[in-house]
Amino acid sequence: MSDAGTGAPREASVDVIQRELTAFARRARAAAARVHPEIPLVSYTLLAHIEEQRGCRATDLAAHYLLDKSTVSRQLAGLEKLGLVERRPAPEDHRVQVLHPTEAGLRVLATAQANRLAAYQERLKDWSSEDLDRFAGYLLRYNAAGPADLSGPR
Amino acid sequence: MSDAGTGAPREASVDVIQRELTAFARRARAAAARVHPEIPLVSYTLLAHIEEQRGCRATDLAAHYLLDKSTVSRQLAGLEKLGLVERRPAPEDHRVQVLHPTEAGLRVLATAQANRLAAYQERLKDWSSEDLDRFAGYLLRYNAAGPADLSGPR
DNA sequence: AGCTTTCAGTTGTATAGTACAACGGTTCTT
DNA sequence: AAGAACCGTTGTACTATACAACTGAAAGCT
Repeated sequence: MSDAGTGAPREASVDVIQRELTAFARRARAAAARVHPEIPLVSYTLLAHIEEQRGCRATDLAAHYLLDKSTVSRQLAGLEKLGLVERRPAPEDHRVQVLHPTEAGLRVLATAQANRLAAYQERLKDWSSEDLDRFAGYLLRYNAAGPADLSGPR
Repeated sequence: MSDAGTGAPREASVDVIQRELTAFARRARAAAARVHPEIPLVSYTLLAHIEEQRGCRATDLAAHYLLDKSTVSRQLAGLEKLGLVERRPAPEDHRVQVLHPTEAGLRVLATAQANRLAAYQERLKDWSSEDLDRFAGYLLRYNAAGPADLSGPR
């Protein structure tokens, strides 16, 4: 069964969590770049979100990922150039563009997702289903607490 | 007690883990930049490692964080310019420089660490000690699997 | 010893990702 | 209709990063 946990006091646990999440974050980019060199690859994340939402606006992406709208704008420009995303003017509001993955975008996304998942499957292959389930639960809970407040006191 | 976990099948858990870790990683940088704007701040991580190791070489840092040595070199140059790190030539081997935090470095580190920890404490304040402990354990286990292999098949 | 290989770190160059500020259109509110 | 609020783009700048070429130092082999 679960072998996670060491009976450490609260502060120590928080410290470990902080440290390990940070370590993960640092490595994530380099790793991501290796998984799918084909797609510029933060873009991948945006594309995934667009697909999930079945169409969304640039502003939504910015809000969701805490990115500046200029950043999103440029990422989208890249995705469009690659033919992975399509912008459709919204008839209702001429300011907005509704974003949709193209066919090619969906394909790329599916492949990348499969690769990613395979990599994670491999990495987690020795974990019990119970541990996986709990770990997933904790991560959800952690992230659900709201995007911004890793930031602490400004 | 723990409310993590949903009884989901393996694949779904892995998918959630993948997704949530990625979400975290994406947000981490922006958040980090807010926590301590004073220190260029990946540098912070390197500084922390130097301190922990009680002196180490640039190459060690590169290996540990999967960074190119040029990257580390520049980061260190920055830290040195800020007076946070000191390079001491190794008497045994004139190629290497042993890195040590300066007094100022230790101070900055302590402050930053305190801020970070406070931010995490706040974010995790509603978690039970047991959940914290287990979450920490899972993260350790995940990261311990080795730095490189999020990358999957090259 | 002398030559070659290997290792540590720096520097040149290029790229992604990002932010902030300024701007041009568009829509909403008085 | 005027002003405020909003959506997206573009100009500019900076951090983090990689790769490749290079210098200097140590180690290994004849």
